[in-house]
Formats: sequence, C-alpha cells, structure tokens
Amino acid sequence: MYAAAARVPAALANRHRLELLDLLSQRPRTVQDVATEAGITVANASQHLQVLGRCGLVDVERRGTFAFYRAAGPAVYRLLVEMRAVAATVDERIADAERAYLGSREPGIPTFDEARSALAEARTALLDARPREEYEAAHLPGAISAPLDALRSGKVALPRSKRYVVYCRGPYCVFADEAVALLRERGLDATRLSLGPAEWIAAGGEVQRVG
Amino acid sequence: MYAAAARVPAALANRHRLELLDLLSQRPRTVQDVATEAGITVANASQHLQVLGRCGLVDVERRGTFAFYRAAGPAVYRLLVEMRAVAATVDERIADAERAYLGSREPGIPTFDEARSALAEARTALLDARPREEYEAAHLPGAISAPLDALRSGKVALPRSKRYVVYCRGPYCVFADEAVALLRERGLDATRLSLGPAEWIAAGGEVQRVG
DNA sequence: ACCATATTCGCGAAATCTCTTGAATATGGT
DNA sequence: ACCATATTCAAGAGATTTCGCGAATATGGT
Repeated sequence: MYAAAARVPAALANRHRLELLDLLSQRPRTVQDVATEAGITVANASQHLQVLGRCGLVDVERRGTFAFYRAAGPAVYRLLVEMRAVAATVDERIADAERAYLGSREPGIPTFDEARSALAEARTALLDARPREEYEAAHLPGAISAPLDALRSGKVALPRSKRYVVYCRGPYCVFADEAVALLRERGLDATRLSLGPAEWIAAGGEVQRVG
Repeated sequence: MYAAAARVPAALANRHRLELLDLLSQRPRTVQDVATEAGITVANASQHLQVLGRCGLVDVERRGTFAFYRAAGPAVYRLLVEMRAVAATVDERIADAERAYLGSREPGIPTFDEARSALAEARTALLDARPREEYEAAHLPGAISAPLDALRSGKVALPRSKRYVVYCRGPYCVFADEAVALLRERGLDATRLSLGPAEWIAAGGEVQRVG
C-alpha cells in the first residue's frame, strides 16, 4: 500500500523529471521540445516522460508521429506548488534563490486576491510576459499576451493611460521582472504579479486558451 | 536548482519513510515507537527519519535520551494530502482500496463543510475514534475522545439523545467505521466523517491539544 | 514503395539507494 | 563511577536507478 503510494514521489525524485514536469506545466510539448529545453537526449526524455505518465502526472496525446505531453490536471499543479513550498522552507539554494529574487527585486503582488482587487479598476490591464505559445495554451482570464521579445521590439501597443500588472511562469521566473523594468523605462505604470498560471490552476482557477 | 528541489520527493519515495511520516502526522513519536509500528529495525528507522529531517519534513525534539519526531508543519500535511490525491487517480491498489472502502462501507461525510453544518446543531457531538495518545497530541476543535477500545468496553458515556459524528486518522483508516457500527448496534445515531486531522490541518484548520 | 522523422525500446556500465550488522555516543538513574 | 537504554554512526553486500548508445517501430509525405 505504501509502496504503491511511494511511486508518485519516486517519479518526482529526479531533477530532469522535475524540470520536464515544470516545462509541461506551462504548455503541452513534444518529446524533442522538452529534451532540448532540458538539455538531455530525446531517448532519455522519452523514458522520463513515461515514468511521469505511469504515475498519472502527465498525459500524452499522439498526433501523427508526435507525442504531446502535458501536466495531467489541477491535482498535479497543486502537488508541484506544495512541494516547492516544503522545499523552500529548508533547502538553502531554493531559499537563497527566493531571497535573491524576492529581495533584490521588489516584492510585487504576492497573492491572487490582491491582484484581483488591483484588476478591479477598469484602467488596470493584466499582461502575460511568457512566450506566445504558452499564452495560447493557457493564460489567466482577461490577460493580454505581451511576450518579452515583443515588448522589447515595441510590437505591443500599450496606452500610457493604463496601469499594468505583469505575470509570467511563476515566482522563480524573470520574464515579468524584465517586462516591468522595460515598461517603467518607458514611463508606464507597471507592477509584477509574482505568481503564474501554475499557482492559479493549483488554487482552483480556470484558464483561457487561444483557438 | 532542480536537483535541490528533487530532494523532497526523493525523501518521500520510499514506502517506509511514507509510513513513518504518516505515523508522525498523527502524533509525535520516538524512534523505537515508529520502528515497531512500521516493522523495521531501530537503526533503519533512525536513518529514514534523518532523511525526512534533512528535507524539512519532520522536526525532532530531544528529551533526555529520547528523540521525539513530528511532522514539520501544515505544509507537510498539505503535501501528503496532495500526493495521495494524485496517487489515487492512477494507482490501482490505492484506487481499489478507496473503492472497496468507500463503496462497501457507506460514504459518510466527505467534507469538513458538511461536517460543520451537521455539527452546528447543538445535539450533535463529534467523536475522535483514534487512540487516546493521538487525540491528546491533536484533535479537531470540540471533539471528544472515544477510542475504539474504550467504546467497546463501554467506558465512554454516550447519551442516547445525541447524534454522533465520528472521525479517525483519515479516509483510509477503519477506526471510525468500526466505531459507527458499534454505536449503531447500541441504537445510537452515528455517522462517519471520512476525513482526519491531517486533512483538517492541510485545509488550514487549527487543532486542540490536551495538557 | 520508399524515405525522413518522432518516438520508443533494449542493453550495459556507473551511480545511487537500502538494509543489516555491529559499534559508538549520549543521557539519566543508581 | 558505572550501568542501562535510546539513538546515531559506519561499512559493505545487494538491489535499483540512471543514462548514453544503437536499433527498432510507427507515421506521414513523396
């Protein structure tokens, strides 16, 4: 019984599998895709994805010769969030990363409740600083896609009359921070929301898709 | 970074450590105590507990020559609950056990919200069917200790005018079921609450202690 | 039919984990 | 001081996991 229950943490007990699951929590990806992102061979990525799949952590949808893997559901997001919470209370590197990140940079908005009250104002807009593919796969309700590249090249029209709340992949991602810095350089009012879609889904929130 | 984060699931990826943590989620225990409960040697239990401790999953308090280990905090309870949730969606044995348990026996009260509304009535009492030591370490607010042994030997005074809601360690524990069966044989109105203190703590609830 | 490509499978060496055994350490009581 | 006991430490055999490599499988296009 406990041996059976231990298979889920066993699947997560590997840095590559953790990274793959993290990648898949942003959007579905092919084996090749995650392999290059994580810097491992395709064969190895395939094996790791199968381990994750056997424990119900990822689902696979086959389209032609491609296998699109994705995080299996809200329960997986909740598990990831809780695991990071425990890890952060002890592990030096994670805690340091968090301190370095949350300390050196400004705190931003730490909860969805606060974000919601900020967004209640009509002149506040929510921006998604992640790559467009991730925005298309799942984004917070009402968010506008504003990938960092597009912001840099000025391809996103941002009226000066608005206030902007920017989010990205999650607390440890730097996209939103860079986006906020960029907007402020241009004299816009921007704040970071230091949570991402994973935390939103974990909290029971619904997401929107494109197409 | 991911290697560091993987240490938490690695600590949980062992049936004995999972069982130990489960035991410690009910009440603090000594090394010997958990060793005999889990059927492993003391040295082995000590090693496993140290692994759990290094990841911040358990705390230790030394009193004399004894080392009392306990689950480290609400985050650990939340992690355990989420892990079981994921495991139950896939693993045959766990899902079977759940079906067998929740199917063959009656469903009981599945959420704290429903329990709260039942307990709002003044004539409803909440009973804790676990061993007294666990009740003393932590029990749901307002619960009365009614260990199975004490119920069997009739040592708990239960007025016939009340309705009883009985809980135990959690969804997979049978104490509450047996207690409910026992009370009904005696013509009392009893229902099982199929959640335990772990789920209560995971949901952010406060617990009471004795002494 | 044939080819290109995405994925999966199988094997073997290296690394890691597990558990037992026996000893070492530390604390409290006599 | 000495002893009993609770816990921890250390080392080694055995089991499991990891990962690269090469081959096998499967699908879609030409």
